[in-house]
Amino acid sequence: MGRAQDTESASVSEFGIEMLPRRSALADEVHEAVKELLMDQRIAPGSRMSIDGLARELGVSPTPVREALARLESAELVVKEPLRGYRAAPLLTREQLDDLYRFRLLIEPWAAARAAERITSDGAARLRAEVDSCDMPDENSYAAYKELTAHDDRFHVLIAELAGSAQVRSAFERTHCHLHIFRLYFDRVIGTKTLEEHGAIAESIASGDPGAAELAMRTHLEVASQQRLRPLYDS
Amino acid sequence: MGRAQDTESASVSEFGIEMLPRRSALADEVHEAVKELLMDQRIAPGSRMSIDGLARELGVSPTPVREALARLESAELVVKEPLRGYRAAPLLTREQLDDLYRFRLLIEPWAAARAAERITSDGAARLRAEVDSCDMPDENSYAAYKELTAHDDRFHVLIAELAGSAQVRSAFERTHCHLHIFRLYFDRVIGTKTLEEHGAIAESIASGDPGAAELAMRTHLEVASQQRLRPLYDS
DNA sequence: GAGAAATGGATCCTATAGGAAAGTTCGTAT
DNA sequence: ATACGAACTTTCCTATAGGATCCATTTCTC
Repeated sequence: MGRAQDTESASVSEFGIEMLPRRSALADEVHEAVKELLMDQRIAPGSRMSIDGLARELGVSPTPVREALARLESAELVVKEPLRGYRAAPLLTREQLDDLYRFRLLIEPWAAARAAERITSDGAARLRAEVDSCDMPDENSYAAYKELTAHDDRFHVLIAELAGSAQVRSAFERTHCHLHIFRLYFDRVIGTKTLEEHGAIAESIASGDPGAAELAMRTHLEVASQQRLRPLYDS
Repeated sequence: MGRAQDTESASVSEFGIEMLPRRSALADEVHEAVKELLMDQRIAPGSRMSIDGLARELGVSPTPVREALARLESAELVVKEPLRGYRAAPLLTREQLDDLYRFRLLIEPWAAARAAERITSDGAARLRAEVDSCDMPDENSYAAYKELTAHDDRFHVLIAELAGSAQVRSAFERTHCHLHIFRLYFDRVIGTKTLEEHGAIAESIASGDPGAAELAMRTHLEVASQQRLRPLYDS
C-alpha cells in the first residue's frame, strides 16, 4: 500500500514537460473538436448532427462521438431527440439572452466583491497578467475576435475563482455564455471599451474595494448587455 | 447550406402533453438507475465503478453505461480518471457544503422575490398543491425520509421555475444539492419545521410580497445550513 | 389530380470482439 | 528479509456487426 521507497523514479518527471502520451485523449478531443465546430458555426444552429457522419469526418469510431455528444447534451449545447438523433442547439432568443445577463448580474458582481475581499498579492498579479495578456489587436480578423472572446472568458472565470466559490465558478462556466454570444454575433463586439472596463474591474479588485468591484462589474455587464449586444439583435 | 425550408415543428406543441411514449429508454434508464445507486450509497462515495461490472449488474451492454457515466461526469457526480476508470464522487467536505449553501443563499432568495412579483393564480395553486402534497408522515422510515427529500427538491425547483429564469432554475438543478445532502445525512433531517417553513415561503410568494418571500427563503436556508446540517457534521 | 399506404434508404441503438495500458502478484537475487 | 523485475489479470478503449425505427419516395386507388 504505502509506497515510500525511494527508487529515484527520475525517468518519469525528468523534464517538466507533460509526458502524458495519449491518456484517453480521444473522447475528450472529440468533445473539444465538436464544441469548436459548434462555436464556429461550422455546424449550423438547429441542424442535425449524425453520429456516424461526425465519426467519419473526424476519422474515429462512433463510440467516442456518442460519448462526447452525451456530455454536450448535458451541457445543453446539443439537444437529443431520442430515436431521431442529435441537433445543434438553436441560437439564444432575445428572452434567453436577457435571462442569461440577468443571471450574470446576479452572480458576477457578487463574485467581484468577494474577490476584492479575499484578494492576495498573487491573485492581483494573476488578474493584472490576464488583463495585460490581451493587447488590443488592430487587425479585425476573425482569429483576433476569437482570441478576445477567449480572453474575456478567462478573465471572468478568474474572478469567479478568486471569489473562492467553486459553486459560483461552476455555475458561470456552465452557462457557456461566451460560446452562445460568439455564435450569436459573428462580427466584432468586444473592443477597446471592454478592455478598459476589464482594467477598471481588475484594479478595483486588486485594491481590495468590494463596493467598487461590485459596481464596476455590474456596470460592465449592463453596458455589454444593453448597449453592445441588444442593439445588434434588431439589426 | 441554406436551410431555408423549415416547415416542421408546427404540430409538435399542439398539445402540451409530452407524447413521447418510450423513446430510447435504455441510456436514460441506466442514467437514472446509476444516480439512484449513488444517492442510496449502494455505491460508496469514492469507490470505483467498473463499466463492465455495472453493465453486467444492470443486464445491459457497456455502451449505454458508458454514455450514462459520461453524463454523470458532466454533472460532477462521478469523476473520471482517464485510463483508470470512473469513481463515485466523494462526499462533500464541510467547506463544500458551506459553499453550496452560500450559493443557494445567492440565488434562491432572489428567485423567491421574483416569483412573488410574477405570481399568478395558477402559480399559487401549484405552490400550495406542492406544499399540501407532503403531509408529515409519522413513520420515520427510510422511504419516508426519501420522499420528503424529493418533495423538498420539487418545492425549490418550482420556485425557481416561477421566478421565470431558466438560468437560475438550471443552476439550481445542477447543484444536485438534495442528492449531496441525502448522501451526507442518511438519518432524518427534514422534519416538521421544514414543512412549516415551506408553508410560510409559499404564502409569502402567493400573496405577492417579494420582500417577505426573499426573507422567508433566506431564513429557511440559513436555518437549514447552520442549525440542521452543520451540527451533524461534527458528530 | 390528390391522398393514403407500402417500400427503400438512412440512421440510430445495442451487443460483441479484439487490442492496449495499468495494477497486481509472484518469483528470484541480493 | 527486502527489493527489484517479469508475467498475469483486470479493466478500459476502439472498432465492427446486426436488429429496430423513422423519414422519404414511390405507387396505387378513389
